[in-house]
Amino acid sequence: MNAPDKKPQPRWTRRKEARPEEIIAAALDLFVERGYASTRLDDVAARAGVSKGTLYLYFENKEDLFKAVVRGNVLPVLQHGENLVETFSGSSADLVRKLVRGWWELTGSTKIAGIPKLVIAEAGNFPDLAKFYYDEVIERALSMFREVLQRGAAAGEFRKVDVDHMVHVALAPLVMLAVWGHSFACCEHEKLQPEHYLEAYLDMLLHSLRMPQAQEKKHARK
Amino acid sequence: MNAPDKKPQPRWTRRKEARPEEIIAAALDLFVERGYASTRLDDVAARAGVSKGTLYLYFENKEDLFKAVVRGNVLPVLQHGENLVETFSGSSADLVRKLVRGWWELTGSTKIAGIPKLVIAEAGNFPDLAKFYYDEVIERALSMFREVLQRGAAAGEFRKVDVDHMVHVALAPLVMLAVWGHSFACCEHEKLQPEHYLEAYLDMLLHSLRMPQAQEKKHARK
Amino acid sequence: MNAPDKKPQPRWTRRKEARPEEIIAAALDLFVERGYASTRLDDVAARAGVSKGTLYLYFENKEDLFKAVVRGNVLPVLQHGENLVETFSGSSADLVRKLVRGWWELTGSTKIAGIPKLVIAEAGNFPDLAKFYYDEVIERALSMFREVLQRGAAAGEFRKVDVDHMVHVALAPLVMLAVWGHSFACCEHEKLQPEHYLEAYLDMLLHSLRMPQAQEKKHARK
Amino acid sequence: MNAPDKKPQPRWTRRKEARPEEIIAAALDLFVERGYASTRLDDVAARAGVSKGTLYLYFENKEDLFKAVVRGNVLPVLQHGENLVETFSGSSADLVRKLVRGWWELTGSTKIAGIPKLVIAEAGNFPDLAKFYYDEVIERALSMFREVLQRGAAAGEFRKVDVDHMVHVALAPLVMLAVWGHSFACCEHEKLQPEHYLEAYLDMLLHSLRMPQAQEKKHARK
DNA sequence: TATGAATGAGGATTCATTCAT
DNA sequence: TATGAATGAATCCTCATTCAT
Repeated sequence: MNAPDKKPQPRWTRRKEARPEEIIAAALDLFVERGYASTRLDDVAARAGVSKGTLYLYFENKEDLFKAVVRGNVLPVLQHGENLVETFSGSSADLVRKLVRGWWELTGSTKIAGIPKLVIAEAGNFPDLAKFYYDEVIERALSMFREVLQRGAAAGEFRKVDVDHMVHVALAPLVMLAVWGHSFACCEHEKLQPEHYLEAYLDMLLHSLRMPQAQEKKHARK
Repeated sequence: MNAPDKKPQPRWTRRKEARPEEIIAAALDLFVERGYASTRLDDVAARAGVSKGTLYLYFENKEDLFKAVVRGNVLPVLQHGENLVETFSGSSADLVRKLVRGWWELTGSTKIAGIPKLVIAEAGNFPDLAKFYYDEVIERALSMFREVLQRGAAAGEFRKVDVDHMVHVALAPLVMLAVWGHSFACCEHEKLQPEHYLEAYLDMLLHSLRMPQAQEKKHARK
Repeated sequence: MNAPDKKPQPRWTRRKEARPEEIIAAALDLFVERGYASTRLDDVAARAGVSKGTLYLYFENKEDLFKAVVRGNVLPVLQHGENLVETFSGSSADLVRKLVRGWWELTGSTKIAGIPKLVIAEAGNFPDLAKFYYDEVIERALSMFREVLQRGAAAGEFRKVDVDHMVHVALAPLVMLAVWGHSFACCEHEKLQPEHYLEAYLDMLLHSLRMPQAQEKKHARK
Repeated sequence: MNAPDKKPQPRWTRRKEARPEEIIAAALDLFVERGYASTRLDDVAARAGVSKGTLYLYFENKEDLFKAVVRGNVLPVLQHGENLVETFSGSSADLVRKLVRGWWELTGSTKIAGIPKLVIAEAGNFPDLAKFYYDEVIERALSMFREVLQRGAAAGEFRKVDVDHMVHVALAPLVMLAVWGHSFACCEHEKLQPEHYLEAYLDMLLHSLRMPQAQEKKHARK
């Protein structure tokens, strides 16, 4: 239908394949800012620079867009961590430190950190989204951490613990840090400093895991 | 169709004093189940066994009811913990254990545990509610834990840590447990067992805090 | 349940026959202040110092109360004027002056002056009230003025005019003065001064009615 | 029941520019008929042939629509009169006659005549609308008449009067005529005949204003 | 593909009215 | 007679969704 010979040489073609990403980016902003229910598609369209009708060319409905926002911003995060775990050759404590600080830089300090709050808030209304997030994010993050714990234990660096439950406990402060930034951060009299929080977290976690008598053995650095 | 000889039975019976509590209880159920935006006042009224108009005899509007639900279910919880901290005479590790298990019994395992998720989810929409929750709940809980850490450190039982940040870290797994039960719990293949989770948590926390060389002194007096 | 023998001799019995008047007085205030639709019976009851239910002991419903307010405050006004017309023995111009000034003192400057606006505003919604007001107030007022005009013409003091239409015209400025005070009065930069307005009105009216060549003949004063 | 083969016929046809006017026209009808509070937006929409939601594309809310009705129907009226005053070259009495009859034809006899009643009725509830009407309509109308009286006095045709108050008095019968048609007109046994009313009005007004000894000078130049 | 005017179901809120006490 | 808690119909307004262009 579009005349194939129209526009002889557009200097740049309107990147129509970029549209969904632009919409998702706009929607991420607004969902994170206002929550699912309070975000109007009018505003999403306006921020994406398209008309409201255009949203429906790419997404079935609001719910579908919401899910795309979550799915689209969540998966890239994990790969990085999983690669690190697989290839890291230093001590397990260093691996933990590197994972945590990497997460903070890549995700925790960005607006993507708003997604856990979103998913938590809407888990009841969108069970399949929660399921997706659980399977694709939480499970994988837990597995990754589980592996790290086992790696440390196998090397005699970490003590033996109830790994299955400990990974939940160990991840909780990270999730809470992300959630905090989008809930109570603005209520604080003295702002929580994420870097110090993470130091305290690593301090607690590694103290807790280290073999009672052991000093952290410096492995051969990578 | 309506049985004509049915007992006319009064359209309402007067129970003025009980009403607000009944309404708040019904609203707690529904807000926890569905979230703020998805809860219809019609349903709250129906579950409370009153008419829609009756809600407005006791609450200004939906927001006011929401706040009453939070306020009414949250404050009683803390007093118990604060009393315990003040009067406990055993070791600080035991105090931590007692606090954590007490919290679980009184709150974590009840539907009141749904409130943190609610408040987190709606913090952006109701900043003053978030402020209230921060000031009246979070601050007090942090202070309580701060005191416990200092008590343990003063007694030589706990090592010195960055208390201000550590309390945040230390509370996070408890909050997450409550949140978990109202978000991802239903997605799990194998259910998280709260009791084991709490054991792992206490294990981690106390391992982390205990002086490296110290044995836990039983019944150290303050 | 209330002890029936309580209050052996009330020093004064609660004047229950005064109730309807108190309610009507309260309702007049509020209807005049806010209009019919915006007046809540809650407020009427509160101002009358009774409960909402009590209103329904004396009045069928809101409409009935409204009508009682109008009827109860409107009839006493006319009798005074009609008596004056019947018994006045001075010049017709003086009679006009006396009627107009009397009206202003007894009605125009009181809150009863709010009633014409009320009736006008609600005439469409309460046709039978409008009918009542037309029959009992407007018709009688027109007749009264008609009689004055005829009296003046019969005495050679006023010129002959289309009396039936002229009375409408002649009364309009008085009605408007009453209406003005409850509509645009509060918008004015410089307040309309009713006394001057009435002087101008009488000036116009009497100039217009006086026989072209005639000086106002001073009749025998009463 | 719905003919299955009926032409699907578009749910709406696009007429963006016409819509606001159509809605305002429908709203004028209903507001004049029933008053502000008794007019349901459902009905306005139905009469305008649009859906309820469409109203909100063009007007913020009911109040905004109400104001648009008043503003949109009232301003054009005045311009005509002001032009006439500025350009008329006949006697001032003729100018008055022309103004009054022009007003009747253009406004008084149309449904726009319902607006004064509306504004009067709702002045208390919408003070800023009353202010607008006072500033944009009443003030201008008073100024216009003031100028006419001064024009006549300057030409020796009208006697000197308290102009500021007289203009209020002089306009009152016209306003009342408009109000009458939307309040008591339907209660009358014998209908008031506007043309005769206006004759009586002009008769009274001009008799009152004319210099006692003066004949009306035909075509006196200003 | 893209638009944006139009839709209408859905829900919060109000308040006249009722009636057991 | 008097109360006031309870009712529920009525209505404004929102916003996700549709579809002719």
